[in-house]
Amino acid sequence: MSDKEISEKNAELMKTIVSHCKECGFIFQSAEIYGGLNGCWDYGPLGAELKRNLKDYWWRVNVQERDDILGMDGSILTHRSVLEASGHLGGFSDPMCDCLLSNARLRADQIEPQSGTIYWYTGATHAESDWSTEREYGVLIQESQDEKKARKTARLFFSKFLSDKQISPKKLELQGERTEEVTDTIRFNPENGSLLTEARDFNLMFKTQMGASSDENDINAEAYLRPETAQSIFVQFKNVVDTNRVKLPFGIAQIGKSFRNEINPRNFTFRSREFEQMEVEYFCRAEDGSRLTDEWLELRLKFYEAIGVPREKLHVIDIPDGERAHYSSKTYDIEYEFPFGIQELEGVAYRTDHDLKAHKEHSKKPIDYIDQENGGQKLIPHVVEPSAGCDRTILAMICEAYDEETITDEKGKEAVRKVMRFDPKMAPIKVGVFPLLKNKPELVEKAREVQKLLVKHMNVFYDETAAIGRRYRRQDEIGTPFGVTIDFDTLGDSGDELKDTVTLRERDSMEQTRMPISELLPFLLDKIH
RNA sequence: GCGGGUGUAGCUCAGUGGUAGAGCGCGACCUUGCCAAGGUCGAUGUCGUGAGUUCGAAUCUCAUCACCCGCUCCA
Repeated sequence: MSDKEISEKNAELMKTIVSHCKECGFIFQSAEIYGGLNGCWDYGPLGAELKRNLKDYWWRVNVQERDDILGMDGSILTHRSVLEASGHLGGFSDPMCDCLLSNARLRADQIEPQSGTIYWYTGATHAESDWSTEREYGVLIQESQDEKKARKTARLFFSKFLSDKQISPKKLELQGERTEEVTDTIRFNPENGSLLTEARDFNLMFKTQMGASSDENDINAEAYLRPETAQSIFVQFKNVVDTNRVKLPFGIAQIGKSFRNEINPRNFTFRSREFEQMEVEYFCRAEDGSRLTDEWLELRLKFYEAIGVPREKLHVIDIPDGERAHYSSKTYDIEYEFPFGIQELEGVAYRTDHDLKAHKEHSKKPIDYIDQENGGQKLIPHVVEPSAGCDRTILAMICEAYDEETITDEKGKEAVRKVMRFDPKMAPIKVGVFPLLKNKPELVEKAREVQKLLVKHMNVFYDETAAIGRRYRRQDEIGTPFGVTIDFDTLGDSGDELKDTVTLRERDSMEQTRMPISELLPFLLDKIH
């Protein structure tokens, strides 16, 4: 297959997965009945279970099963000063401008100052079709360049507004030409001399006003939706240390939402302006930072394996000097092979002491760690940050789980079986319980008993409609790993040997085994943990 | 942000100016003794939204929203 065919096939696969997610109730578009909200998605009943399972497992592995990591849950609304200290306010909201001709977006502060002659125009006309447009436009011509270039560029610009695209830009009459000498201007694109739009600040963060009667211009009423969860942890670092008798190295973990306004939503839930992060800030001594970063990378790779994202679909990128965030001296990206490309799931970044230092300086509060092991010396710990995208991981799990299998029955008829091969730990529903027939009250009653036995320990789905085969397939489509069928043997119709046993059907192999009801719970609990 | 494409039932789609359709799915009943069985009946649509042209618009025009693809951006 050519690259193009593979990419088309993957695009088809992605469409199918998106449809399947909607059809089964994993993921819906936000505000769909009002036409949808750009890049926002809601988790439906099954998606909510899946996400909960992922977050619970992450929390269990990274917080509850470790005695060196504590959890917290910070507020989403964030104090202005926190973001000043972290550098999110100010430093990163670079003014940008767009080239009026090519639409290229440039950082205003990175434009090389130029000198030369500006050719200004007030509009253009096309006599034959009685078309005209009026707008101010200019082209910068440097000394070595021909003034013809100014007219050519201007015609090209005005031709963008032609309704009849057949008309050649050369046929346009330029209006109101005048010239102006300038030195060191940054209002023109160095690439093509075209006028740029005014420099505009780009809103990297969602901003809101605190207080019902807030004044829009009152800086103290400003609050921001956090652009990353990490800052909540750094800001509360001292409180956690003071109240928990912790010793280096130790971590603080958090799962929560973050918001980034500048994100251009793409690829289903992969890139959204609102997203959930699962991250640990693991504090340590400076000399251990680099080693711990490597150790965390390995731990995280094991985690993905445990939730059903295989190692061979993951790629680790060691981000080179110059491409890392300014605060980091070592960063690994963990990427997954999505149908739409290899894309990042998680970053494991060694953030040094950058963040705590910044908050210490900005808040002027002593947030140092007191090192009792070294005679009460004060120090600012370094930090290693494994930061995973929760929604991205969900999407990876869904893409990985989705499978279509061609099955040939006894009559030689082919059918496609859709299966979500979730790891049983992650599956939204763990087991389906079915009476073989619904019009036999004894079967229904026994099946309800089995349901009751299991329901306090796991998510059980009871279904008595349609033929048994169809019920199995319905569960396959949503990734339920096990099915339990209550039949006449369960009731003792074939003698005591089979009494109180059920058929246990496994999703991936479709194999069926006979199991006593009394063994069902321990068997399933073992599989789903 | 730019360019291209798409939008009709829960899903996949047909319908290109004249009564809103199919397959699958869904519900009820009958039948059914372990892998999408059969029968009968049934429900489901602001044709993405708004405006315009027209005697008449799902269909043509414009705007807008959303999604997909390619660029751009992603501290």
